Amino acid sequence: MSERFPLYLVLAAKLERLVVTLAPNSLLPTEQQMAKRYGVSRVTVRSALDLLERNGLVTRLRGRGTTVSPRKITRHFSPLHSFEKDLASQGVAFETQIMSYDPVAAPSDSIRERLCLAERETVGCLSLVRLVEDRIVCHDLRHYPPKIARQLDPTLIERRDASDILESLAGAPVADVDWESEIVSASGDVAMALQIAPRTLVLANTYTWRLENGTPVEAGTISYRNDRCKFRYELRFNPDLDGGLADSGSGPTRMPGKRTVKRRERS
Amino acid sequence: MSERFPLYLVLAAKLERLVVTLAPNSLLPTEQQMAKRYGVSRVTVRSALDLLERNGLVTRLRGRGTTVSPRKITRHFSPLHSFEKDLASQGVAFETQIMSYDPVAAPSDSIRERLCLAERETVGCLSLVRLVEDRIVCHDLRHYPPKIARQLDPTLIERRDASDILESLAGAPVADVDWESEIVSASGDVAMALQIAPRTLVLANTYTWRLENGTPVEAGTISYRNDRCKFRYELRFNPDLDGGLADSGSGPTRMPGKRTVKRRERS
DNA sequence: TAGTGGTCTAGACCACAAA
DNA sequence: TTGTGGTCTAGACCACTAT
Repeated sequence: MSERFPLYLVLAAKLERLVVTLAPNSLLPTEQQMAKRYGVSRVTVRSALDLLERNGLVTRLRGRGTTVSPRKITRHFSPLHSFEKDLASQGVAFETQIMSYDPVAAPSDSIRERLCLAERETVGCLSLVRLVEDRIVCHDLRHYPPKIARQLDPTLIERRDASDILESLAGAPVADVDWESEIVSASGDVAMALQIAPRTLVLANTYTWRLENGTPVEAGTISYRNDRCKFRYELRFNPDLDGGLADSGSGPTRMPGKRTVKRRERS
Repeated sequence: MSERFPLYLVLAAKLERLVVTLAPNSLLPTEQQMAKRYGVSRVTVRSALDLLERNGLVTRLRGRGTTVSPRKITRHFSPLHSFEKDLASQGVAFETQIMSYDPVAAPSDSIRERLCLAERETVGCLSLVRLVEDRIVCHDLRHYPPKIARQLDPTLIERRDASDILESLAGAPVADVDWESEIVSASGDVAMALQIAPRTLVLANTYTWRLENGTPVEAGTISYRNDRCKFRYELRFNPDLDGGLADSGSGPTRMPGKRTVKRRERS
């Protein structure tokens, strides 16, 4: 039965059973030792560990070894909270590290549009990472319109809630948030900030904050490591309000009546 | 500059530039040919193609070769629509294939609780996949309380919107949806249904549908392939309503003042 | 300096799709 | 039957961590 499975999957299952019994940050045997112990090549061991690493079960570091990862943190996106308030409400300690701040950066077209800026205007560009138990979990790339950018002291953000600082600078409460979430391939910059390989999939949240009068005061993207974070979107809704699920209309797009099972795409 | 990058990443970038210029379903050179053409081993070619495959750019099939993938479909989760209505509104054709239906299955504890069932009651258990352009994009595992399970004709679901069928069986409109989204490792069953390797990360939506009087009429989990689907959650909200972003309180959890950059976790 | 994981190689066998 | 991608091996060199 289990003979039909590739070695690296069988090994991954064995290693997972081992890993879940160990304390976080425990050091696992070296890849060489595993290869010898399980009677497979080191490449096969690595294939198995790759899977566990992508799933956030183990952390590998060249020169040190492979360790059992701490549990993933959970990021609750609804009701919508800032990162700071979400983790604080769970009692999870975190740290913020500013990577760079450029008060007069040239904005991308997307940022310029979202901040409603003129052709030549610059933005404040803040790059930071959040760490839980000394492990990077997400990267923020935040952009501010010129008026706010000039006043901003980026080091404050390492110690205070970013939205609070923004509100004191803007002199009015943040009244509205546009917000959009997508799983994408990490760009080179984001991958470097998150210390993951380029093209790793991350969860990217793109947002714009506005004051009550509609003035945008911040726009940015927050990228989360899938191997260190879980995500929750909880919605409870009444379909009568927007006609979401109820009423059928003419039904879904009809398909030609192919009822036979298609060719398999994969073994 | 680019000499510092591993070969497989450089190659992945080259292949991506090639792939994006080709029509969907174009056949790429074989791994052997690429290895020869780019002067690397086949293992290195495979490392690069693994990345592109996980990102949904190429599809590989043993015996056939490597082809350029069609574009990802986009699943809009807010405002909340059924799969059928979401894709129909985008003009994207899809097909539904029932994999199995057991009208008297034993429910898991989670399902029994969500459907408010007694200890010994059974459920209707429906397993299906959705295909776009003959490619599986998601898998539904749906559970119905006994009264509805007895009446349900699963083959209808291949041709009609599932929520419409449910409403006609229940005799009342679906009035409320509990809904939760999470990125998880695919279990063996789900991986097999989606034709992906076990432990591949998928987006799993867990939901419960209820009538106006609170009676649950369906509970289940829908798992989406990350390499074939993009996802959108769009929210626009007023923080005054739930105190989400506004008002600071006592601030976030304070961290001990470590200001130095931590040891790198990865090169 | 010793030992780790990260990368890369050449070669092999297999299951599967297509002709 | 041919050729594909999927898996696996043994061996090598390198960059990095820890000592």
